[in-house]
Amino acid sequence: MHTRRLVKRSILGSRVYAPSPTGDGAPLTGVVQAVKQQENRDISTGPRRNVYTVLMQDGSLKEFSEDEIAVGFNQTTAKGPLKSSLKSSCNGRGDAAPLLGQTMECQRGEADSVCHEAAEGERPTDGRRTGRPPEGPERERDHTRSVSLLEQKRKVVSSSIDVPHARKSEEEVDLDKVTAAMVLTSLSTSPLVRSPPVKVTEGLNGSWKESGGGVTPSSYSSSGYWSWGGPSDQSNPSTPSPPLSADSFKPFRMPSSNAPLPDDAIDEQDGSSLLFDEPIPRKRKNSMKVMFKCVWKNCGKVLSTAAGIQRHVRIIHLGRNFDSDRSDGEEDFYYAEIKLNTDTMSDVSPSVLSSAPPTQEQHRHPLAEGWASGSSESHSHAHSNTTPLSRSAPSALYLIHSDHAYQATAPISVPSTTSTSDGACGFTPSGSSNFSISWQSPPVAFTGAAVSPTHSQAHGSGEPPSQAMAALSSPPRASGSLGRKSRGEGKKCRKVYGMENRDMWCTACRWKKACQRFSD
DNA sequence: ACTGCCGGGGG
DNA sequence: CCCCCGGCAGT
Repeated sequence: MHTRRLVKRSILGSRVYAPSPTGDGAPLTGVVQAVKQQENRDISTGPRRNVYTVLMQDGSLKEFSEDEIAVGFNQTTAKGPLKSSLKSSCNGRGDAAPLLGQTMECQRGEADSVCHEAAEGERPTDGRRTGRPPEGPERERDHTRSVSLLEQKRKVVSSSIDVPHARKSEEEVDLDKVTAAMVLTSLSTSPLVRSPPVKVTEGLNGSWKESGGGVTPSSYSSSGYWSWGGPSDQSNPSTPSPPLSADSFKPFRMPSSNAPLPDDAIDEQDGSSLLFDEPIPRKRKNSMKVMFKCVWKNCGKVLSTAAGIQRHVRIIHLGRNFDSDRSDGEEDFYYAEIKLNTDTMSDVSPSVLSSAPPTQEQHRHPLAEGWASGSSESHSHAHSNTTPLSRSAPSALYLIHSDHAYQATAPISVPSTTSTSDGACGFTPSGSSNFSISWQSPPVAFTGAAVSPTHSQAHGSGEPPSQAMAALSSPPRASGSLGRKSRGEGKKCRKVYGMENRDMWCTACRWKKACQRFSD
């Protein structure tokens, strides 16, 4: 739902060029602080005129009409984010048009005049605006409020907007594309338009957010957005089995979405952030590397393109004809999109979301090496730290982002070694969410897809990932445990020495207290 | 059923 | 404090 993001981001905060007051021809740059709209109640008489309050370089505030200023663009950064965002929205299917159309629809009200430049002309009429009842009147007053107020207001409005599904004409779409691109570009360079301050100590975490995640303020938990979390997903009677077509399950993925676009598939993470004021500081798109990982059991293939992974799945796992271009969408079930934060990759403990055993390829993959270069911090972390706390800790560095809501995953750290005297490969899984990854020399904290192909194997099911994943993607378990520590996974004195050598136990163990010797 | 360990009790 | 154990909860 990029639409929502766009709604949130407006011209406010954008850098603009304004004519020099001294008339020497050198344009000044400034940042848009507010937009006023000249009253023009009769829609049919023409477009509205906007007046922008611009904070100039020298700190002064000036007002300019839309004719006087030009939106500034940052050529170097513009393409990256835009491109990636478009890519993820259309999921490689090249069906971006409708989305862009909507995009325009939504942002037009916020920043329409700025778009004129790109659109080369005035909009025919604003008749289409009628789809957004509450906004019009509201916007007509008090435009001089602070930016943050405007932002907040906008958020309220945007979350209730009923985004129309109607498609536009080809022409319009083209215009919209251009305009949307420009707006996105300008937005990407505007520092002031960050999400308003939120008190939450967000963690980012991938899982919940990221996938859905992330841990977002709980006040929204009743919105139904989280309803996907349960494996049951009662809201959707027709829970699809993997072979279902991709399109048919999308609505299921976003139960609360009022505009289930066919293409919103991938970025539900963003969707959540837009819908719910997700506090996580948004990372620049260009700092995120998107990879696609095959989640078929015993296959951890990672490819850099959706098309590639789709082909991989289709050919290798689904046994489809090699040259059959047709995709029935089934592949979608067997791969997940992974976002690697290349910014922090090097200095934070590495995380891996999907726990499939690595393939040769993964070993060789530069990114995989990045994960492997764990810090000592991740090392200590690796010691079966699976307390609820650690689950929600912001340790996820790389967000997995599945195409399917039910694949959304909670981060889980997986121990790769233990402190026992066992050999380097000595860790043996003692819990269902743990498994040995001894194949990799440096310890790695796994976060995300809790279900490994090996794991699903244990269930004796030939069916790859989906259902197991669904089971693990439930919201954080209720803290009804009254602070009870989650059960340690490591070896304890009892296990190590046995009942017969009880005198060798640490005192805590003898007293039935939390083990100190093998504490996790 | 097994196991980790919290809470609580006895000395 | 040391020591023990009932009982809960995760596996």
